[in-house]
Amino acid sequence: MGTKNTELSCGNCALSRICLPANLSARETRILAGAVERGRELCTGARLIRAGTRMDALYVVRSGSAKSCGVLKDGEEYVRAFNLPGEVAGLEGFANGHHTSDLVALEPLRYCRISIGRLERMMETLPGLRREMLRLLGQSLEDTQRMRIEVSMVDARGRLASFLVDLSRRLERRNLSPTHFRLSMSRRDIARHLGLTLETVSRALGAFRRAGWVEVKARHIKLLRPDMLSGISFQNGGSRALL
Amino acid sequence: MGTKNTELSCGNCALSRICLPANLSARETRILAGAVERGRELCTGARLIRAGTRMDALYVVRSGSAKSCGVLKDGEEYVRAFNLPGEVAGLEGFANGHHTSDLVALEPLRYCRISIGRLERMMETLPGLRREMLRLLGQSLEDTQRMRIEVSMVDARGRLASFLVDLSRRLERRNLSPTHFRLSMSRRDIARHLGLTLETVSRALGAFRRAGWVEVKARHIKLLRPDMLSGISFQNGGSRALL
DNA sequence: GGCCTCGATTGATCCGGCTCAAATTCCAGC
DNA sequence: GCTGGAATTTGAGCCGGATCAATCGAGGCC
Repeated sequence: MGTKNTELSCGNCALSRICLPANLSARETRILAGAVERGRELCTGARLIRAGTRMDALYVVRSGSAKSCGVLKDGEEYVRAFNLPGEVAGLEGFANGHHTSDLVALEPLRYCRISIGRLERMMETLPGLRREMLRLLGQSLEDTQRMRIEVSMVDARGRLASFLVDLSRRLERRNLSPTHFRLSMSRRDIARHLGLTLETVSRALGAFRRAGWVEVKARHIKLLRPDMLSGISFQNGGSRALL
Repeated sequence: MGTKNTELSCGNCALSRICLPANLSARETRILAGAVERGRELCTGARLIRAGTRMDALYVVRSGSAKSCGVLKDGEEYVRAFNLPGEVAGLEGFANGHHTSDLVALEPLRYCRISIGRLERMMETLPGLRREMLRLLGQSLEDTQRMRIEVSMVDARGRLASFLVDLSRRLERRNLSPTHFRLSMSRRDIARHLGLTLETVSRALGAFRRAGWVEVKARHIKLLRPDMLSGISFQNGGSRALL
């Protein structure tokens, strides 16, 4: 075997356990992989998706991270989600075939692209892919609904704790340290995502630091007491958590 | 033609322009109709879906209305959505095959039921149905994401205005009066849905009344200045609206 | 290394919506 | 129509997070 086939394909991609092919058979993964185009590396701040444009493809983060965001009429920015490697972005475009948010690289970003046309054609013959697309959309819907409840019922610290715990878990699934990581997004982005101001995020983080639950050095975070954070978070232990 | 075929089927249902078959061909609608079971009438407070149970069907409201809701660990209730005739409930169950919220009748309710197994089998051969399911999930996701932004960026009045304007539009699509209607949900339900307290909802409604924008008599609402409500709402005119 | 700019922290004050409490209205059942 | 209980409205006071403002720190560039 020469050097020819060391190219990344879904089958031998390190993310395959996390990414779209996670629940597909080897055969379906192979077929899907044939429709996946790998994009060149984008630099920080680049826009991979632009709100208002036709949704002609699904994008998956391959390395780096991104935020799905936009701007209100009055100029205020909002952040719908952060995307880590293996996460699919832009699903809400299925609503009417147009994107409603930008997708912006938070650090140098590599990505995969799957044309919607080819995806729909593959769904005709691949039942596993059909099921996976429904699962993916259902999961996004569930996550967003849960988040909506959280924003309206949980206080600033609880929301920041949830955010850190959720991020920690997602990093862990990617074989990165769940307790020692670097935030690729600014305090401002975190605030916009959680429905807070950056000052409040900073203060909450300060409170966690003073409590000895985290170590904070700029964007470098060390979780010293993830159990305590879980305890006040929504997704997990806290008294306001979903049953 | 005897009385035999006056039975409701999707093809001759008054809701067909709004409901799942809205974008299906006549042929696909006919096939889908064959898989639709019509449930008997449920009375107010009945639970059509129970959180934690297996998702074995999709439910569509045929008449009446429902709320999708649940209870947090500490006993607080939350309300994810209200469902009007023609609206599909329980889509988030696609995430892992289990429901995560209850669906409770707000008034006497009739509904249709479509088994997930049959739906998946039909999706194999009906491309329009495949596309429609993706559209439906995408739309739910978009709506929920928008709502999440709204809860975190818009004040109480703005949120209540959005709620009224949205309800008004949904009623209008059903050929009901967009300006004169009865709320099937309590102030408490509205509050839980908008992330407010019932007192705040009541006060905001009072403010609209004093401003001459609405007439309120218990649950009967008359919108006198829907334009003004739109003006401060999120979905539409307000300065904080999405572009 | 040193400067410069942007991001983050910290402080002081203010306000919208929550909480607790009471009065009022609505509606179901006689 | 009357009545009891629940839903709604209204009021008073408080508090968490927003706002405004100043300082501090970090990373990029020369």
